[in-house]
Amino acid sequence: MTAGEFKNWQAVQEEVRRRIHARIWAPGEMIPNEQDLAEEFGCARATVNRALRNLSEAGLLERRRKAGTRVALHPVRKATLSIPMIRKEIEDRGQSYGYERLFYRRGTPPEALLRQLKARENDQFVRVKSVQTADGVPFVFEDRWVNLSTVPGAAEEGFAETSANEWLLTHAPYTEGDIAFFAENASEEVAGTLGCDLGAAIFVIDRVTWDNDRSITSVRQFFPPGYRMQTSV
Amino acid sequence: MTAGEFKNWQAVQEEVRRRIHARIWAPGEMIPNEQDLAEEFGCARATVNRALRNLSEAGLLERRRKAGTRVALHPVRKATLSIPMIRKEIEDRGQSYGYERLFYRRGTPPEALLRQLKARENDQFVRVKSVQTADGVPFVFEDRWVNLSTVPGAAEEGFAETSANEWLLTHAPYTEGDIAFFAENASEEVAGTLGCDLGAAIFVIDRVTWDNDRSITSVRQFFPPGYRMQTSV
DNA sequence: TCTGGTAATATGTCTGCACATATTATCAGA
DNA sequence: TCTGATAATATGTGCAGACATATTACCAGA
Repeated sequence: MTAGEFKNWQAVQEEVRRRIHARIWAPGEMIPNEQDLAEEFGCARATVNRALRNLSEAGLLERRRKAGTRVALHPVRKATLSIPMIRKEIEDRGQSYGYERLFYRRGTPPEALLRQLKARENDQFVRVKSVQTADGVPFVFEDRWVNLSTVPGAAEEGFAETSANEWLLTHAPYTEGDIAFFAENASEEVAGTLGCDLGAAIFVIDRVTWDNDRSITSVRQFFPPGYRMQTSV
Repeated sequence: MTAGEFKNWQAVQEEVRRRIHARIWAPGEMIPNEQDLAEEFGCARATVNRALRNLSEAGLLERRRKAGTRVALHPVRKATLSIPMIRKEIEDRGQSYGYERLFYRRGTPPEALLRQLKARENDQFVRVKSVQTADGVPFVFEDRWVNLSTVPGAAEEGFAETSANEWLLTHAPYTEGDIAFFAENASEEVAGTLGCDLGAAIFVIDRVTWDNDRSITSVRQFFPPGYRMQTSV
């Protein structure tokens, strides 16, 4: 079982994974160094490095220079969830997509939001509320503030026909973003727009994006009862 | 601006990122091949490869053999959210951690869950309900099924003193997992355990893990109103 | 015009080597 | 015994070259 030849990094990775899983290398334990592993596997050290680096990124190993590589004690599994473009998500399901702008007005966000956005003195904002539908059924209601000072083109766009998310994605690339998920009882506005009962449990996503230190947009999205956000690790 | 020397892959990555951001390479557009970029940047092709591969993993680029590399049209940003060990999360905040087992009994999960778990004929299960607290305040209520056939040690463990999540993490490594987030109105049991109003919007996480094709556990975690799960991209 | 084989090409990855860098262990000197 | 300089060491990364592999473009033959 030691004689096996592991010529590519995927094979090495699988073998290491197998050993961790089979408790040959237990959690918290050091594993041999790259040089030794390379010799055992009959490949170059760079190949072992590639495999171990990948496993380290996946959270299965912990590596430190000089200290060596050890099996993660608490494998912090990272679930990657993609923030989809709603239209694409709906159309991929073979449903018809609809968009309606419900509200559009310039104004100033509340104090707390301004602070969260790290907004500047003369930043101009516009508030857009909209609903996107799948086969005519409300899929998401969103309440958004767009920073016109960062994205001047947004003023002419108006988001009457196209969702702000879609327009911004291709016109205002962001460098950083914060996301939060939580649950909230449906307000009258939310219940009315989504067509659900007042007080129903609503899945909410808050998202703020920046272009370096300039805020682009802040959006709160409300999903109808029953909506599940899924992913796998 | 072309003369700059980019000697390491991070520098190359930043430069590519800058060009994408500055629309020098627009979304959907092809970028030069690795060889040309290597020459322009004055480094080896492997270095450019490392940078582009990383950006591709981050979702900013799309690469295909022979076809080349293009700027992603819909940058599917991937937020990585770590599934924390509750105790660690609470203790990191400097709060005192508490655990209480509320229910423990062998039994058979409902039909739907059995199917989701891909359970086998003679699989034995135990159901564990528990609450974990921070400074005495309920932090999460969980309702869990553990497959004793996959994790025999769980029968002796009993989870009377230690949370199942913590014990399983170090005793039953999993290879795959499904996760779902959603909102639900608090049932009587949930409201009673978490000390919130009946019908309050509760943030819920469903998680199922497998060791290859053998299911390990299925858990539903209920968080008190106001709980926010945060991440950034 | 259609079809299948072939050449061209860009990315994917391995090798062997070298040096960089972070971190630990060690040891001399106060 | 404590402290700071130094050596040792494991990972991090760069380079040049080579071959592998997927995919596209192209062209000959039916």
